[in-house]
Amino acid sequence: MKLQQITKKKNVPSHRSYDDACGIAHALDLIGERWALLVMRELLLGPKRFSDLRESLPGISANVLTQRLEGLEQAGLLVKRKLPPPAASQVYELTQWGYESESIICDMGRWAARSPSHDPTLPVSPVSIILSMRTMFDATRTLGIDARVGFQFGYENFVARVLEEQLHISRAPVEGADAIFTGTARYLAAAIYGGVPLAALEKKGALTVAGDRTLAERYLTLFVLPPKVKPTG
Amino acid sequence: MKLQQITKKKNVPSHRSYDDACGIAHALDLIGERWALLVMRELLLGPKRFSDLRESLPGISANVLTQRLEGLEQAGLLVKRKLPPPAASQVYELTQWGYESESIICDMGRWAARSPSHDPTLPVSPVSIILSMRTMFDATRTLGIDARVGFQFGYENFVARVLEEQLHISRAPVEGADAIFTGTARYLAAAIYGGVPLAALEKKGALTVAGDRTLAERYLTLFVLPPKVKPTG
DNA sequence: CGGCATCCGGGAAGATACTG
DNA sequence: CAGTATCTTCCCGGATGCCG
Repeated sequence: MKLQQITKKKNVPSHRSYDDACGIAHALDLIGERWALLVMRELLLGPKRFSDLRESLPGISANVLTQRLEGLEQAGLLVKRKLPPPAASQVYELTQWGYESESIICDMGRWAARSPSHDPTLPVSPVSIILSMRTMFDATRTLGIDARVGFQFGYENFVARVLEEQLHISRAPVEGADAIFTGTARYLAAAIYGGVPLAALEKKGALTVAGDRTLAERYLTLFVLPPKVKPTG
Repeated sequence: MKLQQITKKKNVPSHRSYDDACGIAHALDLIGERWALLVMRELLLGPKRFSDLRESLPGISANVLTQRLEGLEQAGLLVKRKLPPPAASQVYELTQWGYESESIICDMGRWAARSPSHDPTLPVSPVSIILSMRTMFDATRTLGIDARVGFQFGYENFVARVLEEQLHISRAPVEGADAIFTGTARYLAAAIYGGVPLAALEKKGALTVAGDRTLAERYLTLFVLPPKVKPTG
């Protein structure tokens, strides 16, 4: 049997809609499909390439990632951009409106972290742990700190600025930071939220600290998870 | 209680997980499946029965609703409760933690309402329009109002209390309210957000107003949608 | 190598019918 | 009213391959 000659060249995802005027339902039409919100998460701290996204989202397959990027672009949440030569590679970048979803997405994370079934020992992406710092930061613990702390997760580098009871953290080269963590996001999470002593992680070679070690230890205490809910609600 | 023997008879949801320690990913493990968040939405203003939920969520099928209710109960977000006799019917009610998702869910709705592809003329459930009032309420427009406004959507009744630049709205009998709207949520939405004149809706028999008509007209102006994003982000 | 399209198996969602 | 059983459809996930 001959294929339908309709071949739109682009597959029409049919976008199963809720057909509901409620803004919440529309939000799900935009970002409710599997993986969509995690793609957004990975872009919240700046543009990424296709393969960077794949690496940060273990379990997503290439075709699904393609579909999500198409959907999010069509929704107006991100744009496909070509970097100027050299390195004329393609990146995906959130629009202004896309970036404005950050507070909602992070609030969701904070809310879900109270779940009894939440397992903080699973792997995390670099972006996840950095966003968690913005989310779980406790300003009351910063008394007197004025410092820059760097993070090196492979090619993904970030710098946190702690000053006047505020935290600003974003992508930046770590050179010149007062303390620098190097390793994987997962082990840094173990140090911050898992209560694993820094010395133990260093001994394992999982995480290394350069610069002001006392500052590094202190920095780890600035973040606290919200209290768990009782299993019986 | 040999739980293990149930393995073949009961459906195993398998709960396709993201296996990611990030709170955002865990949130999606909890409420990321299709329809789950809309079930939560429908329960945000109080318990509902199975068939009430079906009626409020046109398009959901009975088996999917059953699965979502099971999943949300297992997650600790709602409990299945039997009303005391008489009317010993079964209802689903959010837990404390479940109710605490309201602000996040509503923020999502406000964020998504800015979408260029949002169509406010689609049908809405009574709960949706009431939640939208909480979300889109503009306190600066209430000068001098001290009133109770009732809403009758079939068997779902609500009362809004406007006082001192605040809005409190919840399920309650409409008796004694200064103005009472009766009709469908969809037409009330057309009056509030669609700019359709109240008189036109009354003429069609889509919406009726009892009591203080001037107050009713004024009330409709208290809610404003956020500005749309430009299609090119 | 990055960015897709295509084919396929398994499983979730959708629709309908049926039961206590 | 409150679901269960069954069948179909379609999405997701994995593999392969094309093409610049």
